[in-house]
Amino acid sequence: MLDRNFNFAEAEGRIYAAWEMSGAFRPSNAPGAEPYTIVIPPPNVTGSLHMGHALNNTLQDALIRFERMRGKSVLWQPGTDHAGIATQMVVERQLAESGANQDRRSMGRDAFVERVWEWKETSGGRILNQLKRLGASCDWSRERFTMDEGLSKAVLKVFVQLYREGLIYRDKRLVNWDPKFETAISDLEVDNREVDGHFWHFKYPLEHGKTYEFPIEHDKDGNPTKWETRDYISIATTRPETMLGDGAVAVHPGDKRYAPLVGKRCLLPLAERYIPIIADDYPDPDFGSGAVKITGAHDFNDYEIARRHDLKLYELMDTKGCMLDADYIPAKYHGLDRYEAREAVVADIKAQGLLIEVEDKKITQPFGDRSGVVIEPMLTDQWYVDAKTLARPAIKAVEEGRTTFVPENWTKTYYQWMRNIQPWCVSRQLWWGHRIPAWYGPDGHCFVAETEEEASKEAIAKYTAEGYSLEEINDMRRHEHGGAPLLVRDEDVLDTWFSSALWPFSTLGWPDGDSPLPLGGEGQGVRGTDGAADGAPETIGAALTPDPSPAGGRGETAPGRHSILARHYPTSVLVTAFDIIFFWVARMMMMGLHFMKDEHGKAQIPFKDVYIHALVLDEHGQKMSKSKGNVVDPLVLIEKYGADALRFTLAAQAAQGRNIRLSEARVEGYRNFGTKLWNAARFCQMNECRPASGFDPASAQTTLNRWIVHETNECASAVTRALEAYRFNEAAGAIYRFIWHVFCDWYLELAKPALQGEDGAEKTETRAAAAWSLDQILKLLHPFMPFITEELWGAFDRRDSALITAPWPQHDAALINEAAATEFNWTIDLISSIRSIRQEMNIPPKTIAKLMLVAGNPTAESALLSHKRYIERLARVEVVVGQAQEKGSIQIVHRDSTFALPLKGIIDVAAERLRLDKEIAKAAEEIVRIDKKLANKNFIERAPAEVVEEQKTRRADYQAQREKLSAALARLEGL
RNA sequence: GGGCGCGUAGCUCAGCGGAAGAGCACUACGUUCACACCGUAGGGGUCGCUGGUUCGAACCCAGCCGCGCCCACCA
Repeated sequence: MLDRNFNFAEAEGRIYAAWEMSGAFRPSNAPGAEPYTIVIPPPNVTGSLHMGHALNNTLQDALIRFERMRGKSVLWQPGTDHAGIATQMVVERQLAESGANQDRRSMGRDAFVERVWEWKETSGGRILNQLKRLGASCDWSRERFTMDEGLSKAVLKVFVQLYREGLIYRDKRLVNWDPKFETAISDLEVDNREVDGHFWHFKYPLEHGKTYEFPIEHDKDGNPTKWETRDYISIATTRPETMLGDGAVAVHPGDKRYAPLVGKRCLLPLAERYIPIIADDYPDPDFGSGAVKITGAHDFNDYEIARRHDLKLYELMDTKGCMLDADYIPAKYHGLDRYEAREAVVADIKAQGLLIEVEDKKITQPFGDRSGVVIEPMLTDQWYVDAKTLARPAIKAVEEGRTTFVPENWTKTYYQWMRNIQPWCVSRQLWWGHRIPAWYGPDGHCFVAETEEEASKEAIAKYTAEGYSLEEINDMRRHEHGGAPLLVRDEDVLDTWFSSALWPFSTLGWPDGDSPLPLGGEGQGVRGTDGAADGAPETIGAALTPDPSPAGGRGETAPGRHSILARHYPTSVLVTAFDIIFFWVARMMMMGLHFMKDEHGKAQIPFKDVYIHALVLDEHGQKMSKSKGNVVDPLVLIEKYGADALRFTLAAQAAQGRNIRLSEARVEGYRNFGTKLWNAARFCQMNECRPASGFDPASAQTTLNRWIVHETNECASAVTRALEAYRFNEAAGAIYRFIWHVFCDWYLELAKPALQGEDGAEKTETRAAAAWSLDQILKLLHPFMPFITEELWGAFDRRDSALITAPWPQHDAALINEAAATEFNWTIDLISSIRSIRQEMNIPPKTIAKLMLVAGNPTAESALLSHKRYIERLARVEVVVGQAQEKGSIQIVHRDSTFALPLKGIIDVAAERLRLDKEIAKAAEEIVRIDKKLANKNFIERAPAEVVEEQKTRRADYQAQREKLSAALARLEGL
């Protein structure tokens, strides 16, 4: 016998372990089973579960469980991301806190990286255990890490190939530099925020004391009316310290005010350099003074202008954002931090009388998304991916509908970004990550190869070809590098997202192939040991050569047909939040299409669908953040209400295109829902409703059972359709309503007479039908509430399989039974009407009233009689046939019949009269409304016939109702 | 400056061309043998505003008014 409540705290761990042990999380590879694949968005190894993860993984798990039950061979590929900056930060902070007086630099690169690995092994990946708490049914036997051996190999291969194809290159240009982490970052990692700032207006004196007339007043047509004589040009800046690196002052070529100055020079104060005044389209004559100082080495716009005009670039800062000891910078600023330099510059300009004014101004400033410090554009050598070229097929694949975004409007966002994509800076000046496979020779020549040996070979070949002898090459090693190797490896590592971009195929075994599939379908989770019988490495898709190797070459069939990679790539759907479309989705599209080919050599998309879900906000619609203190910890909710309740809450609110506001009250409500189901099951158990093998739902005998079979089948259909369309909220809503308001509120109540009555065919069938329906319920709810459903599934009977792998209830046409549905709805509505009127008329619940048919037809009478038990029990009445109408009756008009509850002395006749009047008025009102419609010629002519017909029927119904109500009123008056 | 989305019952939100819905909250009643984490019944909305399209608009279109978010180089 079940307890009164589900003890989720006890059950969740036990059930999860049983699932995992059973091998249910691994692909079944059953014969003929279609593969279904999701790769998890890999959480950072440093991560811990937040609400966004909880939602993301709840939805993935719902899909995975749904498809697994539908018999597909399901793979949910898990793993974690090494998260370059984040992880390096964590370990550096640990070092600082350890008090060992050690930092990354004093340790040295190898020791530090070793230390990070240690951290990863002991403390990393905690989030994966938290995902298990949520019930995520990933195939943990396949867990991967972006820096494990296989994935690192994929990274090397991709980098080298792209380099050889000219799609990765090294370039010196302006990048976003993070002075805190002392690394370059990509455009996407820059957060542009509006902050309070200042706008400083400076005078740059003209060379040789030259003067010009500058208009200071204008008439209404914009013609100057007053001039002043100036010996300077006015510029404005939000970053005064950068003036030390100015290479020019630019004005618009059409700006008449400055025309006499173009080609002349002005003095750059403090630096005491003369710089040209040039004409360029960039300055907006209407903004500020119309003249712009050009700091080519520290501003993206200025850089473009400097290049156009071949201006000298003055680099001002070191990697920490401190002023360099350069000879073009006055010595007094050397070594100052950029903000100290700013103050000094402003003070000095002011001292020279060159400060015109300081304006308060909102300015947009770039911040590093992880460091939070202001980003400095810096001129450095970095590695870039030619994203523009790679984006082309990625755009096309979406245009052709090979990959679909759900909801569809995200395609627009995707296009917008992809069509304006910039070169992707992939090098990072960090230590934790995939080190770039590039080596430099003594002459600075760059050799890119997967291994140092290969690079070395290339180097020797190159230098040999240039006429160096082997001895001389060895000399290069000995002398020019003091005995160091000939080649020096690039110090940089790759952007974390570089390896993430390969995730959908690198995790599945690319480039080496993967453990082959187990043969046959017996025994879930039995991993095959063989398959690539010849032991040749399997090369799926494109290798270095873009062409597919022609069949009949080395292998007879396309290589690797039976590998996980061949079966599970392209993946079925990617489930993620929109904030990661650019970082990740777009890049997976680019890399997947470039590297993965099918057996015909056609580029393969990484996933068929991209489901973009909402953000989880707090109950007031605020983004959750530590600083706001409004973070809701999913684990706390799981502890308190169980994983099922949290999952259901998230799924039920996951409507497309809207954010989720999470409130604890709602989680509590769905916990209650679980308890409701639990008690319904408990009731079934008490009444010995066990799954009966002999029960065929299609041939149930009693109307009640035929009705619940029909309704269950309809619910299965609704849940299935909703899940297929990623309408999680609809699926959750459908099963919720069915369980609570159909199965519990009506079916179980209606089944009580049979279940609690005498033994016999009806009781036997009802037990079986209830058990059958409950089984369907458990299955349909399983994707959302896996724990409680599995527990109940196991509580009933010996089962062939655990619920997690039980077959999904397919909609079955043989179970449709409209007649039973119609008949029962009649009864349910009658019961509802009686209840409603009883309450309205204040009939005490204990009163058992008589119920008789006053006016009706034989059908109504027979229905009344055949459903007598149900009506009597639920409406608390006694059905009486053939008794004369009594005085002081309440009358109920239901469909085409009128019933009466003779309650002389209990009811207030005046109140009853009032009630009937009100109902008559309501019917009359509806009739008027419909008449208006029907009187409209245009409606009759233009509306579809069935709509017109429907309105006529409605009118007739109201008409009949009104007549019956009037008759009832007359009877009331007459008696 | 572009782009996306949202304004429907007190709250959180479904619905998106043919009778205004759910959950929570609220009110009344209820010790009926599954469940008070419950049951029964009920109150509550000119679907942001203004126009337009349509026989018909919460739903489609346009314009406003509020509120979010994303992207963008005005020094």
